[in-house]
Amino acid sequence: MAISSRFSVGIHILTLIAFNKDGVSSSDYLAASVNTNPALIRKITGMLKKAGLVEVRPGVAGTTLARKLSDITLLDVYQAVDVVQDNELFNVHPSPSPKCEVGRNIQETIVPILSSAQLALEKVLQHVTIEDIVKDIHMKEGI
Amino acid sequence: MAISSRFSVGIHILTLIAFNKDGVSSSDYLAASVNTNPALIRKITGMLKKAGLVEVRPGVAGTTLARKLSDITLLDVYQAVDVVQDNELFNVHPSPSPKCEVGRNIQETIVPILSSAQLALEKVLQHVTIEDIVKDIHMKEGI
DNA sequence: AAGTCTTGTAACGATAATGGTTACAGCACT
DNA sequence: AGTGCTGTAACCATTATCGTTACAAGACTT
Repeated sequence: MAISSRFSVGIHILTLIAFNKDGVSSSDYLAASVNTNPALIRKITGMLKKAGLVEVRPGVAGTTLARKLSDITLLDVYQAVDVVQDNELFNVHPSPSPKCEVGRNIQETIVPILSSAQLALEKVLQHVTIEDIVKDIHMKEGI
Repeated sequence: MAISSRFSVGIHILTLIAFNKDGVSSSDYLAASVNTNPALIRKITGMLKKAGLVEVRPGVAGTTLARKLSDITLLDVYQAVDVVQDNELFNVHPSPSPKCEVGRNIQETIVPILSSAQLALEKVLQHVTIEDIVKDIHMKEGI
């Protein structure tokens, strides 16, 4: 199955907060741009907060960035929104037969390969920051 | 969510067929090593067949490899078992607001980044063949 | 030709995650 | 006190997975 859109929503939220740095980024405001429900936005900002990417406080309107734009990578967001639990992107079929040469070795053999594939993906995400996203949109808008 | 275990089962099946090249790899036989149901194995061998990786025929016991071990990459298996539909690993939140600078550009901005991350993952899978898996298990078994 | 074994598939259920929604408690500010 | 916001719990519809049963259809043996 595909990786949850929470990830893309998280990126959207952070980018929008950066654009709206002179305004108040309430969950209503963010939800309007993402085109979803404010409660869903609050769930995700809650995750971003737990990961130390943003600051939000109960009762106080608006979410703000907790770090510089250039210090938030897409990998940070990816991990913050729990898009892959236990950090295991690949689901390996459990308990193969120990009586079989292949069965008793297959997991140990493929897990490192799958991990390195996952790592390759994460490395790409690690090298893109929210600042890059913001700059790209600036360019597209001709700002 | 995690990537379906169909992928790891597919690898297991192909590896086991290679090991069992003097025997008959029926769905019962394969299911015993994978530790699952024969019907599930037949579903997956059906997918592998459609992708041209194996040969199976109704009524005839056993699945055989359609290519050399060194000509089957993990990417072939990954794509064969439809683990990611539409080839879109990342699910991007649909229909952001076109009224917002961020909303109307975010998709166009992040989709290429997510694609390149996906591509990095696939590249790793492309460089490992079933032959590599077989050799590794031979080594582990001291053969 | 009958019988047996196998594959191919349809159908169903249990489980889990997602995305959306409602509702409301609790906090902060006016 | 009143208003507005966040944090969260609860619930639902939808979807995919994995497992399982059941059976039709093909292939081979005797």
